[in-house]
Amino acid sequence: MYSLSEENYLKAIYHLSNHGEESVNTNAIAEEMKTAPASVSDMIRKLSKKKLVDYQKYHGVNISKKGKEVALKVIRKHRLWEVFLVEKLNFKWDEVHEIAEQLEHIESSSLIERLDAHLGFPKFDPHGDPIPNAQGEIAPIPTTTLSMLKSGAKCRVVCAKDSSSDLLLYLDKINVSLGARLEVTEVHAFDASFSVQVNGASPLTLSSKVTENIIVEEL
Amino acid sequence: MYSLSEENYLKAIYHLSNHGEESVNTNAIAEEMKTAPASVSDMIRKLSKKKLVDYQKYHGVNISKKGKEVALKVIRKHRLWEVFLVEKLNFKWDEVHEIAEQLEHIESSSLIERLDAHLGFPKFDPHGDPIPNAQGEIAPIPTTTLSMLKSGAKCRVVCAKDSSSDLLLYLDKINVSLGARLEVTEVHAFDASFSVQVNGASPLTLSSKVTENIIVEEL
DNA sequence: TATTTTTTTTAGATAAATCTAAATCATACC
DNA sequence: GGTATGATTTAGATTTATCTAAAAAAAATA
Repeated sequence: MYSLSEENYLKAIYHLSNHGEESVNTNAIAEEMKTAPASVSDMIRKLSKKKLVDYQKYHGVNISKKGKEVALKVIRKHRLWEVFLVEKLNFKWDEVHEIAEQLEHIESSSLIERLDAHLGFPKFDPHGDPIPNAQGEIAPIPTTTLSMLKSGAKCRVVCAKDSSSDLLLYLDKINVSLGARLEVTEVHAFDASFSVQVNGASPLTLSSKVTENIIVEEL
Repeated sequence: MYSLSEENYLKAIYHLSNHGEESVNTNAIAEEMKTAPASVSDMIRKLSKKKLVDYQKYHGVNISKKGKEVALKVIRKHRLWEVFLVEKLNFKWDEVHEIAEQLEHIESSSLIERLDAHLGFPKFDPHGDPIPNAQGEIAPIPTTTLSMLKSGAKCRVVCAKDSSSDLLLYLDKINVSLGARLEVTEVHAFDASFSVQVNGASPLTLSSKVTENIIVEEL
């Protein structure tokens, strides 16, 4: 239906526009896509002709309803494949992105719906990002950070704020995986650091920089 | 490494050349690829420059060792993905070809080796065709047909001769699946038809046309 | 063997996606 | 409000994979 390039541009525009809320400029797209701005102009004219974006020369692009649907379908496929790679093929979360970039362009709706079922209809990918459903509806990303919780609170780790790989790497190192259940055992007033316990293991201390960047779901 | 088009041409040439044994002419490739003969000439010149085929103008192409390796890698991926689609996602064997045509071009050796392991290192795809190993070695296709067996013999159904979909459809209809264990209960001399029993179920009668086109492995 | 037919290749175009360099537009600053 | 700066677009090429039509070579036939 749409070319690989068109899908990638729409995905980039969707992300850069903050889920379609804001308009995006040419240079930002060029940087994201690692292409020349001239190439972006060409492609945008093409996407505009196909009603996938709203566009007026020299005034940035807005992704259209139709364009958003295409982008969300691609994102759905990307994230479901990432779950597959991690859950079924035992890849680590930091090894799957490039492969998913290829798999996200495979066209077959029955494939993706069966894959979804095979994986048990997951709601989040291995990086904690929400997976759009078949209708392209995406769960609102929770906004509670660990730092907002009080001593004694229990929660589940959802994802890193701003999908920061650095934080995920650090969490890996200290054996806190996405989905892990935490209990806040103590909040230290003088530096806002937290003592937490993971599934009853020995307690960990987390700095405020860490707790402010972990998105959690309170339980 | 190689473009989608290059991989598809190599696959076509490999198949048409009877696994690289014979040389192939332009028109045959054009028909297989559903392109104009002129396009084939262009591509062959390109493949020749890359040493993937041996080629002399007006005298057909022979796939090279290097070309055969590329083709077998693609075929390995195609067949492993077919196994995945049937075994894990519950597709039927006649629904998977088009999807596998896309998946076979995903580039990641770790992906395909992990997929292989996940599937339990299958030796045959859902159509009964052998799966090349990671080194590109392919098991010789058995040549024993059901018609060669004697009354009382036991065997396992491997595939259809000439990968004829019609026969597979017929086998589906009468509930004989690939891998099924058969026992020849009687051979009728006057028309060479066979009475066979599948896993102890009620006996079936198969015409000589059928028995001559089912490849089996005698047990 | 000469001619006809078929196969294959070349020549010249086209479409998609990209590039560089040049031109144009918007805006930010004085 | 004019000009400099930066962003954006256009113009003109390039690469890949395709096409049609015409030319050339090989094969088949008379």
